[in-house]
Amino acid sequence: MKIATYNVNGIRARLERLVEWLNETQPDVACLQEIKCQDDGFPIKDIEAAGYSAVWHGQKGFNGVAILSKTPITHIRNGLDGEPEDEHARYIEAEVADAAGRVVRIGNLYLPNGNPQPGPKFDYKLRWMERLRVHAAALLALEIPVVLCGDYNVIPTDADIANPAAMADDALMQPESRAAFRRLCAQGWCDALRQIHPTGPLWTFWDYQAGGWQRDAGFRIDHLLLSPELADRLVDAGVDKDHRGREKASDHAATWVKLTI
DNA sequence: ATGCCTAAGCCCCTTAGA
Repeated sequence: MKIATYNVNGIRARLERLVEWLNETQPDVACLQEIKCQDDGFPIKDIEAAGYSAVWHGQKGFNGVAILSKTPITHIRNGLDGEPEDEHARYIEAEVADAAGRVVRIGNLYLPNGNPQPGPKFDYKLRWMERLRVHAAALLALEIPVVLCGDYNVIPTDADIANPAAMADDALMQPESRAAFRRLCAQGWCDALRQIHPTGPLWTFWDYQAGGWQRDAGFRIDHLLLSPELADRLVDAGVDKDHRGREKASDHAATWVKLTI
């Protein structure tokens, strides 16, 4: 079973590339972030034509998340608890079944960027991470197979960025952001990409600006965390880097895991 | 110290991204 996470940076602007990626890489489940469309603007017809069912949680102009699945999908929830006035569409959760009929819970998140820091946007990021920590603990307590994946907007260590000095003041690699991510992982989640590729460059994002892609000056912010019930089923993980170099590509690359049935 | 690009809405400039 292959599960992928992909910040598409605008699903309407990216539709042709997205369908092409689905056809070429055939994920069983695809978690999308930054769909940047309202619920009634989600291109469900094109997604279904590509062979997927979907649940989505959108908003006008920015943010927005969706989960695509080759098999029927059950919507569980939108959003995280703890801040009712927060209207950002950044979290969606669903259940799918693997080929053996076993249920897998999928949590798909688009964590706030947090720039500039310090400031209210960074405060919001840290509050959101705390809300995520609380929900993630509840998911672990279920003792079921869970993938908690998405655009975390956290560069976990200096090994996860080509040029740490250039981003030293960025919200993505502040000590508070990293500590919150470590605290989450320490609950018992497995960082699947680093489990399979413990060392070396492993980028999932290359900035459009300053020739980031051409210089391979990227970083790793898209993560797939596995609950213990899934961690021992992890057989492979990777990044679909090739698609990042194509015309009209997102600034992120899709990141995926393969799990045994 | 700043802009570098890109997408989308408020649509030819601004906001947001990372």
